[in-house]
Amino acid sequence: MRSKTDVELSGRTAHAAPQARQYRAKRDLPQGGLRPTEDVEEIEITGMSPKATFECGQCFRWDADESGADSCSYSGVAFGKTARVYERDGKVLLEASPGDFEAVWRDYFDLDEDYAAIREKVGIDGHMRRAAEFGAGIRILRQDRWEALCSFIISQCNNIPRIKKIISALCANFGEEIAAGVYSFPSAERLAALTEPDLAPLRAGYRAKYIIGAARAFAEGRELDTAEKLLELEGVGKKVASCVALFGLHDLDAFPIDTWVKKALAKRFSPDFDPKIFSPYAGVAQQYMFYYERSGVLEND
DNA sequence: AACCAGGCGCATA
DNA sequence: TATGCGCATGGT
Repeated sequence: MRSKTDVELSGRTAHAAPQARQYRAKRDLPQGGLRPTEDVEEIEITGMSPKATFECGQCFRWDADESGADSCSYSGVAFGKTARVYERDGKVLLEASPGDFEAVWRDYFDLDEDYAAIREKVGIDGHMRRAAEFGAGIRILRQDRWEALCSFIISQCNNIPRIKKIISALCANFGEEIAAGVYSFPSAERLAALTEPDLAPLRAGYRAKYIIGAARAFAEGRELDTAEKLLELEGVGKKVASCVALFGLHDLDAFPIDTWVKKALAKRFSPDFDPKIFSPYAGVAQQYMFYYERSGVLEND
């Protein structure tokens, strides 16, 4: 079975194998900035599309950079670190502080998983093969458990631009400034010390109560390492719990059913279709379905 | 200007 | 088990 330990900054479960050499350090940029922390290293990563990975709805803290209309460059924050991922000369490059790759990003981007093999397994019919092909560059990010829980509580009955806006305000108000104008995701402990009115500036509506409640449960050390346990939190139902399982616990078999996936299931599969057919990668299949359905390339209705 | 968004909790049948 | 409603807010 899967490890229940948190993914945090260190030990990955060692299915590390052959394709572990998907990356290589390239260079350091010239220093001369004001701070030594402006040194960065560039690392090539393969089998990953920034657009697909950051826009398939699994995360809310990566944004396309302005520069050059379609430069396909994203900047984001995770585990208190910043990075930029972009394409150049047909390669995907990760730009981050030296040391952060091994400490954070290698694990975060799930670089040891063989997604080509997973796509093969979930391509059970024409539609799924097309969906998997369309989302081929998606990697399921190993996100922080608390961040995933809090983020998907906010996501309920909300649209993605506003979800990002609320989370951004949450970080700016209660996170730590880790770089100029860049904030970490606030810890559960920090939010646990707040009360509902403190969250008013976020404009999170009825979700504020759920955020505080979840923060307190998490900070108190309640066991929240399965979807079943997460379900006991107020404001966490099946959908949010399975999103947290998939993105925060890296349970690749969790299958969140939202409006888009519900639509896909109704329109493109037989009434008695059981997503368990995708096991143990139902969650990855779900992401392909979601990203494909939401993309707009499926004209028909 | 309605309609609805990666829902949930609760009431009712 | 299944459906319906209110909930806060604002994007499209």
